[in-house]
Amino acid sequence: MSATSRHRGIADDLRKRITTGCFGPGERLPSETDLASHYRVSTSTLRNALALLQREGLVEKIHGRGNFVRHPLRKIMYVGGWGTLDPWTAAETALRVTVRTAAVAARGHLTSMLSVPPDTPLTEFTCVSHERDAPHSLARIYVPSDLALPGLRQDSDLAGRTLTRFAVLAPTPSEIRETVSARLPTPDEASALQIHPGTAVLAVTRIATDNATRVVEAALLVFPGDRVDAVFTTHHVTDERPTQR
Amino acid sequence: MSATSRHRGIADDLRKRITTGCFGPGERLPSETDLASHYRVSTSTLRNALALLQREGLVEKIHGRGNFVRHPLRKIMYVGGWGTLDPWTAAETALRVTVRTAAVAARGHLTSMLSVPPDTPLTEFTCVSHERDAPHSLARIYVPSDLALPGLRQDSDLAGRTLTRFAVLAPTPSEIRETVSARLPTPDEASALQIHPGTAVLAVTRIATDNATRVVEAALLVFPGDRVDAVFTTHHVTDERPTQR
DNA sequence: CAGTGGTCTAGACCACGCG
DNA sequence: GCGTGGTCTAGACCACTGT
Repeated sequence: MSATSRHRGIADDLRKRITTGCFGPGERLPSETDLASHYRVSTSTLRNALALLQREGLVEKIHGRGNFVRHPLRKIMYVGGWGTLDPWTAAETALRVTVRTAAVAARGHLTSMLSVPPDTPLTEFTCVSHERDAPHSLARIYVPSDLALPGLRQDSDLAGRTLTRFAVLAPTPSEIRETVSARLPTPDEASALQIHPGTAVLAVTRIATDNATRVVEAALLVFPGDRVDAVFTTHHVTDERPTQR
Repeated sequence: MSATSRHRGIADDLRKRITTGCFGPGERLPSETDLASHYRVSTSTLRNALALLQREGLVEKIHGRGNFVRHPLRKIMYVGGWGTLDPWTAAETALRVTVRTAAVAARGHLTSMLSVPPDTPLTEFTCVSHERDAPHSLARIYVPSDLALPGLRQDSDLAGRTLTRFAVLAPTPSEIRETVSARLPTPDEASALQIHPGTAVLAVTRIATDNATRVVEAALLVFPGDRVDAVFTTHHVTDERPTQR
């Protein structure tokens, strides 16, 4: 009766039971030993089945507590380019962004990203934004220190539209270049975003340059893939030709 | 001597041995039983270790043949917006894009994506692009049939810049809206892209509209996350304000 | 066919969360 | 302390790939 392997069949059954409301969102599933004996399989086989549902985002395992049906997730939008504030984001509430500021010296990747000589003084902003306890973004932003706004000082809390727009610079950039990639989180990112390794993250590297092609900001953004999409809107203005590096 | 758990320590050791060139790219690792006895662990523990390296993209398992060190991957760029042809892409060679054309009727998601009434005749383009046997994109593109170019007929092969640009329409759109998300592949996608489930994919939904806000193309693109990045370049033209839906 | 990875078992012991 | 998931073992058998 199983599809191809035992654990897949069990996963299919559990998935049906979850999606048909037999187990509601937030509810705890029976313990793995109970489920294993119910399906007449060993615990490892049952754990393989649960691993599938976990990767699908249907189930969340919490060590010492149990397996829980995940709440249906509302997707949040990261708006690319100049991030024109959309009503959706504006209406968003219950957001908290914690920012930590530090002075660092350009090293390694940072020098090439910012096109600055090594040891150039930079200001680093480390941001984690939460929405109701669940983190939904992790950002490290680097700005040449002479361009950093003095407004944002030490650790502080922000709210509102800053969640997806982290432009913290004085001169408006003329070009924004965003590189988006999908990958699995590093252990650090997984714990910071409170996601399990094995769930994909959306990584955005944003580099903003001013009119004189000076890099005024480099941002490394990481979002949990199951909660955040990135949106880019491009208009065809007459025959404007964006230059490629 | 292990970091936190046995299999992590083994993964660390193998990772070091791979990155230091002890095992070269494309080379086969010792069999799992051999490695298990070498590290004095059970096979399942060793398989857990290999699973870590697999998720990192360092190792590829092939059933019946062995575990192989993956070749370092050159990243390919998906260029957002109007995809200004960059020298990098132009110089790219050895590409093959297979296209399959079909006539379908708008249903479900398609009707809302294309903003057309149900059962509107659509032309579906299914594209798989390869680079030296390795697929690197999977695309399903939907165009209202009255807009589809008659140039592309039945199954055909293309090459060149079509790889990341699938614009197959007559009227030039005035707005392109691209939604990017990171997730794990569906079983279908995993087999089509020849990637293992558990490796992230970059999914791009691209909707192009003409001046009259008519949707002229909806594209569902899927890329293996370890091979493809998406790039979006935005310019600040005076005070152009892209509208958000 | 021999050798490989894939699945599964029936346990054992450890680490975590909570009362 | 108790129940939970996390890790691990020492096997067995199945499925795939090559010769």
